[in-house]
Amino acid sequence: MSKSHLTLTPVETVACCSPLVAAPLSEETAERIAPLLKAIADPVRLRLLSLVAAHDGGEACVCDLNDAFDLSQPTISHHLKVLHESGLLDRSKRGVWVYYRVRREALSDLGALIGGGL
Amino acid sequence: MSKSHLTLTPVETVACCSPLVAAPLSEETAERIAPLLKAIADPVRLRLLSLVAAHDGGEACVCDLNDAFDLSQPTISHHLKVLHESGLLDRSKRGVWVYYRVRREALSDLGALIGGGL
DNA sequence: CCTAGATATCGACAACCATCAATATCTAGG
DNA sequence: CCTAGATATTGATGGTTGTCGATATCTAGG
Repeated sequence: MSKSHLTLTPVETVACCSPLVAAPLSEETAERIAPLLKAIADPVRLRLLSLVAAHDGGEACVCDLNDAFDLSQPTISHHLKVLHESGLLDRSKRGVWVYYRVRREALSDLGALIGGGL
Repeated sequence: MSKSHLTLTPVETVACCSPLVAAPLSEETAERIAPLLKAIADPVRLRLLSLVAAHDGGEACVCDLNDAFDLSQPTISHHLKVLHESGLLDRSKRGVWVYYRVRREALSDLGALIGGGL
């Protein structure tokens, strides 16, 4: 399933973990989860995530997203790249336009890891 | 209840928000939530949180926590301060020792914000 | 009081990061 | 092909952050 059998991606790690408060996290696990949290620990990327998720059909074109911010196009492109490479956004190109879509399972797994076992 | 009636702390913001994917986040809301996520977006702080939560009685002494890491005492103290000031850890001093306790409600609200509305 | 031990603060430094302007790379239409 | 528009990449810059050593502050016991 996964590319490697020896190392888990951040998203894979999150999917298989018990909640943060249930048992002490190993150093390796913590180091694999942190990048995922870093990815969403930015106001612009938070808004990008919620904009994409709330958009019609669950996906949004970069051109729409650019207009929603008072930031340069390269900056938005950079943030989208971070979210995509962390596994939180899927990317699909159609013609000249690029559409992003939230990987809801990854997000909900991450939420469960943080808030689970309340 | 809260110190100010005009501004919400990050923790208060999280407690009253609909999930990330449900509706577009306002700029102000995003900027209040991001610091909370930054606070947990670090491997050491993630392990601190889970160590404290999993400890007997739900609280842990700094002296125990120091021993769990290969880091200097000031560094651990710094991370604990970040977690405490962000509202994720409660702090209580008893004699010479300082005990930290996870604010579970804050954590579960944060988890719901991220993963809610799956 | 004085000392020893626990925790916090300070100052410095290197690594990282958000942002921009400039530029490159695509793709569809003409 | 050539052009126009959409998105990505690059390089530079200022600001933030994780870490440490040194030091300060507290507190209990002697």
